[in-house]
Amino acid sequence: MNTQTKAPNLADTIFEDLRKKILGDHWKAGDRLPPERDLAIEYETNRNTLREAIRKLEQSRLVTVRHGSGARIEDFRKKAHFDLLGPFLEHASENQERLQVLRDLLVSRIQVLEMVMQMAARQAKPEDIDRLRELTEHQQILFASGDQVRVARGDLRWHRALVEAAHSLTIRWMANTFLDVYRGFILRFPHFWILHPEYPGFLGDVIGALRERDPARAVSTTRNYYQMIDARMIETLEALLLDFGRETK
Amino acid sequence: MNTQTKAPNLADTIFEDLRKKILGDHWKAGDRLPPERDLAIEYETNRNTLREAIRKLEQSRLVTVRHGSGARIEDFRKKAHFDLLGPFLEHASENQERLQVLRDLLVSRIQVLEMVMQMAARQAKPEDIDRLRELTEHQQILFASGDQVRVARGDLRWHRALVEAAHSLTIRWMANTFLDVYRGFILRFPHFWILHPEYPGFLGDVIGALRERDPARAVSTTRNYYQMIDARMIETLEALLLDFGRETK
DNA sequence: GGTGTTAAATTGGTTCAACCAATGCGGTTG
DNA sequence: CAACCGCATTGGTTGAACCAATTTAACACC
Repeated sequence: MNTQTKAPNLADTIFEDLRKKILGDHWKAGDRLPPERDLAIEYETNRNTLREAIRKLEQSRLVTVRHGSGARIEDFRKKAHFDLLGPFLEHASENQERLQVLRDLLVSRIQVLEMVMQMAARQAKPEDIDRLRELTEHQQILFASGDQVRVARGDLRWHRALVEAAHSLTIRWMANTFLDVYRGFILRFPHFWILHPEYPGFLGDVIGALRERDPARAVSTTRNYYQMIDARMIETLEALLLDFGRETK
Repeated sequence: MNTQTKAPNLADTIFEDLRKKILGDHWKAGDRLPPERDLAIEYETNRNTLREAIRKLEQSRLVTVRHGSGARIEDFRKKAHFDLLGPFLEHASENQERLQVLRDLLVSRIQVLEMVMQMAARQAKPEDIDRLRELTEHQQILFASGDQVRVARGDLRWHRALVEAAHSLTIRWMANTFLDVYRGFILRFPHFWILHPEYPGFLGDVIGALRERDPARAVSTTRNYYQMIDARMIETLEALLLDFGRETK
């Protein structure tokens, strides 16, 4: 297994640090970023390297650069795109807001999952079903062993396979954003993943619905299961985040 | 009206040109991008400026850069995120694929719209409703005048207001991607916008459902209207794109 | 002939220094 | 007070040099 984690270069490091500051409300929307020359000194580098970082910020719609005037912080709460979700959840300064975003995210996740399920039920080829069944059996065995971390990682693979089965570029691109957030979450907090007793049965039901090309059943099964999971997830997160907030204040 | 279209700099221009080539399958996934030094010569500029463009490509997940080895084209059909939708629709080399993506996109649009509607019905404040009613009246008047272009632009504003009314950061970020594509489309082909006789009535019904905080009705009204619109849209696009494809081959 | 080693070439990463060009500020002038 | 002008600030572009990771090719060895 070759997990090639690319060594980050200076520009990337600076980009991530600036992004962290912006998402953490270190600056207000409309504030000016310090001049390139000053930032270069602050990060102990040169203007060219620093500018590469700024270009990335610009591409993420976190700043708007104007010749002669400078770079201004954008109101990412209004202007940003979905890709910022992961970084925002990581760097948000207020747990209250983080929790609200997580609530919304879980609702959206169900919607997107339903979309994927529906498409997969219509488009999946036999080999997609086989692949999913193989992963499902693997998950069921892992589940029985109780190894939460490995089940969580397997669940990620299962979802990737499901997205593939939908055979839709649009859906894959939409799902990629979710899967990235999901992946970051699982790699960071694998023990958060909820080992619900109905998980193995749920996977089996879904596979059944997909094999019979029954979109309605695939969708309703998914909705029911995830509404249950999400309720519990929110409960856990609420306790954790609000406690954490209280401690640090 | 201050529409400040920022003068694009060299790095942006190069970025867009390279992105166009990648999305247009000028290179295959896995191919190597020419070396920075060569590209700099090709674009008649220097390495530093060119590297800014490459950073943006990297941020869009279109290439992966490795020290000593070079930049490789990623398989954007698998790896990209939703934001690439607009650029891809613009630069895709195959109309068949473009049409398929548009079909999927319209399905997704309905799903996301339903999500927004549901949230707006639950979260909208009186001033949001007022704003929407004001825009609705404006649209109904414009519609009566038959000015397709202005109705299309107004529809964009209406949707923005709707997204605001949902008061959800997650939803806004998700919608922003769609609105960007929608905006690009409307600004480019305003005459494509479908002046359906039921449009004014639809807007009125939605406002009614929102005022009564009736998510179910808001959602079903939306679904019905857009399924109708989308069917016609696909019909038009099919004729246009396939004809166009035939002509150019 | 195949194989492991090593040196050279290739290619991205970083730095420096200078100058161009748009913007903004403040003072001057009418 | 308003319009104008010039200077200071700030991003945009350029060219050259050197560092560092990777790849390639040559070579020695078995």
